[in-house]
Amino acid sequence: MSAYKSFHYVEDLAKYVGQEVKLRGWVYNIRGKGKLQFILLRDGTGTVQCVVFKQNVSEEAFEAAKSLTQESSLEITGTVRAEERAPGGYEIDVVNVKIFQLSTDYPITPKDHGDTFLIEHRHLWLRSSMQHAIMRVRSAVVKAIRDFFDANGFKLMDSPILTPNACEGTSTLFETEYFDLGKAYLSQSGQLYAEASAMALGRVYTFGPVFRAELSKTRKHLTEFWMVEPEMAFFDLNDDMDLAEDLVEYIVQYVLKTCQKELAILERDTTKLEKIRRPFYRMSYTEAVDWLVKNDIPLIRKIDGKDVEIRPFPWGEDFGATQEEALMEQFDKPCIIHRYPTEVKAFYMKRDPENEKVVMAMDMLAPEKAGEIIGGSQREDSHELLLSRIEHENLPVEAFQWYLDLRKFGSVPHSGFGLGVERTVKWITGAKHIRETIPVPRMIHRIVP
RNA sequence: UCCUGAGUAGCUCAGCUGGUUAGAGCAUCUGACUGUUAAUCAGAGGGUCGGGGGUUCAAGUCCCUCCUCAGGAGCCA
Repeated sequence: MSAYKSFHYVEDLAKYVGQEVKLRGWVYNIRGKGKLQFILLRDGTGTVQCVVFKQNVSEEAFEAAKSLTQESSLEITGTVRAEERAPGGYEIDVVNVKIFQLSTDYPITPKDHGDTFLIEHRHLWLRSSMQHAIMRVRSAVVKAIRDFFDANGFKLMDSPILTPNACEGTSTLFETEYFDLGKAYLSQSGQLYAEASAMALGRVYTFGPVFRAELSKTRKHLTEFWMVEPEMAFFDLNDDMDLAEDLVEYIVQYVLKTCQKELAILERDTTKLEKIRRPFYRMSYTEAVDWLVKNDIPLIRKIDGKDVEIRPFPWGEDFGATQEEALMEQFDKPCIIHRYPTEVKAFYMKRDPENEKVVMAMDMLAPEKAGEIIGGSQREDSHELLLSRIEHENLPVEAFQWYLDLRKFGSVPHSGFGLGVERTVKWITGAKHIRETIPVPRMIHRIVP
């Protein structure tokens, strides 16, 4: 038998009641009681309390158990017993303890720690039960995304991470030298390449890390985050919004189905997640502005470092956190806002044929103050209009030549969107900060660990 | 980048209008305990009060400056 099949995992203990198992893991906590030692062992799949009675083990094994410290690595052999007093329902009656390594002065103790201390020890913080639970939900979210697209006729077509130009001229890019070809940039979106892929395979999605050198310092921003971006030939904006709703509903319901234990550890109110069923809410940007005006929500603008409130909210301004939160307070499900003013949106978005002032864009806002999780649009398919938008934004036309080609050789209506994985995980888990939703976060002012 | 706030033991913090030798809980170490759930009890060790400068008889405390960190804004997923 393979060596890795010769030991057992905590998540499988129910199958071994009354039998002897061998567990390998780390000490999550230890409590000594004279001739009795309680070892809380975690192995990545769960935690279980192991009871060491002095009379049941060798002198050597008991001394080993007494010497254990937090996060020491060990192998425990013992019998599985159903035990009401134990958290998790099972307990191990230990017959032997073998130490891999004794840990000394593990910095993250079972008591309170501050944010800065924990993020500095992110490589160890991942072992804590809440972080462990969030990471398992993240894994489930990613699986749900891939299952959804794979089951619905989509092909994975990953986009390059090193790119020669900005996808949207507005955001700031990380820059690097690219041999003797000048500057290259870390991609802030795979979308433009996904459009090329969609013209080849019909329905595609790209899934990977993207990079934004924005100077954003909030609990919703990372400089490196994961985005899934479906792109579909022959989909209009309505198809795009329908697909976005299907995807989000599927992700949330999948997590509810597979992560009950994790959501319980995170003390997440799952009744709120159970409500996430289609149809979601939708309103146009113009309807949203009407609502803001009716409810006296102003535009807040910084003038000379001071916040100035402008009312009524003027049509044409983009929404900020204040407006989005006010709008979302009335909803217990996500809401899609569509048809934004042309001026505030990216050059590649298609103009609404019925109203030149707006583009066929859509953002999905999640409830419970989670904010924007999806941004998407129907893409401009006219070569002429796209070229004029590129020129209007003062973007280098030659860099977009290949992109313009897509509108020369069989241009079709097409749409897509991007879903931020970490924002989605933050919403579903109720994590306080987005840095807790990715194993090792990259943020402005922090590159370590 | 801008605004606001915070740096005191390994960690979380208290320290009043400046005044003896800077405190507590947890963690660590030593000892006791056969049912602990962030165990308890007894004892011990542990400090450049973020750095530099200044005011004062006297500075953790007041002033200046620099550094670091956090929260928020704009922008975005």
